Amino acid sequence: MNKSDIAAQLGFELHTTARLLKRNFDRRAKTHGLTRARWQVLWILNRNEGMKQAELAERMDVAPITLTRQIDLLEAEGLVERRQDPQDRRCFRIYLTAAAAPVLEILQGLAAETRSQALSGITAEEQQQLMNLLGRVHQNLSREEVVSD
Amino acid sequence: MNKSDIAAQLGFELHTTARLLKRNFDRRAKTHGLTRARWQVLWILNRNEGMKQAELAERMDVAPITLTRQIDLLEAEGLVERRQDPQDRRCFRIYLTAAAAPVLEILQGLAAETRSQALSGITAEEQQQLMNLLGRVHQNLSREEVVSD
DNA sequence: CGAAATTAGTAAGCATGCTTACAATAAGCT
DNA sequence: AGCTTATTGTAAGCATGCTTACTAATTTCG
Repeated sequence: MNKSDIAAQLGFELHTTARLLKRNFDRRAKTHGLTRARWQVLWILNRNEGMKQAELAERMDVAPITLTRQIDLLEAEGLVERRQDPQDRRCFRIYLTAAAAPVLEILQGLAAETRSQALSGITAEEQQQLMNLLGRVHQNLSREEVVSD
Repeated sequence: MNKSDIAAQLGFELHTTARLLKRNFDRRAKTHGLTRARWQVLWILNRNEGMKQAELAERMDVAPITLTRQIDLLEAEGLVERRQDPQDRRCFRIYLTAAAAPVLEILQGLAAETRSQALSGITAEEQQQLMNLLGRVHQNLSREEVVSD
């Protein structure tokens, strides 16, 4: 396998692994009516309450509309609430409700299970390495424009 | 940030990075009417013509129905064809058509662009490391059953 | 001040993954 | 042979991401 084949494989490997991780977690969380994507929203809000939707979307590197729907669903489930920003009537600030706390507890437990399966045999140092490498790829791809070269 | 937070971050980072890679490639490929997922099918077939759908799905670690739809689309675009297996009337074997070759050319070019952006500043050795770590996580998650501990 | 540009959130429609359920065929067992 | 089980492909319906286009509110600037 030549050098550019390895790199191409890398792309597919990244995808497959991400998908399997999501699937694993979602299977566990299904009975609780939650999914990985919604969990991420709760997780971020948990340490940054009162973020604007736009900020949250930026933080997650998702399109605003993608987040809109997650918030809709989480709000319908009574886990978060939108509050009008008094300074800027265009935007909402998102807060966790009291009902979110126990759910966060449960999700953290499920996440720990998935994690322990996924990272079995991978040392803390290697995890750091992986995090570092993914972070650099993420950075490289975060530039909005498509760079043709 | 404690140890389990790092691991949780790792999960999100994996997802975000995979998503950004897909988005980057898809933006480039859009004008050609193809996407990363379909490209993967062509890529695998290119070196394993005549696979059964079930084998292909297994290889990609996707649900059979997911692949069915990709094959439907690729067949509609005239890039692959289903041929009845003479030994087993239940299954098809998938072959690339002549039209697929130039498309593969183009896609490989686009993939090279995405790759060079994504892997900028990452050495060949680090790429190997990343591949290795992802492969191990992938392995850990490939077991079908949800392991609760 | 008032027109133009920007920003926040949403809607519609497509792509790709999943789960669950089903029909047709093959294989295995008594 | 005949019944049971497994395998192959498909269908329906949901979840999450994207792009493009829109409305409402704010900011910028002549």
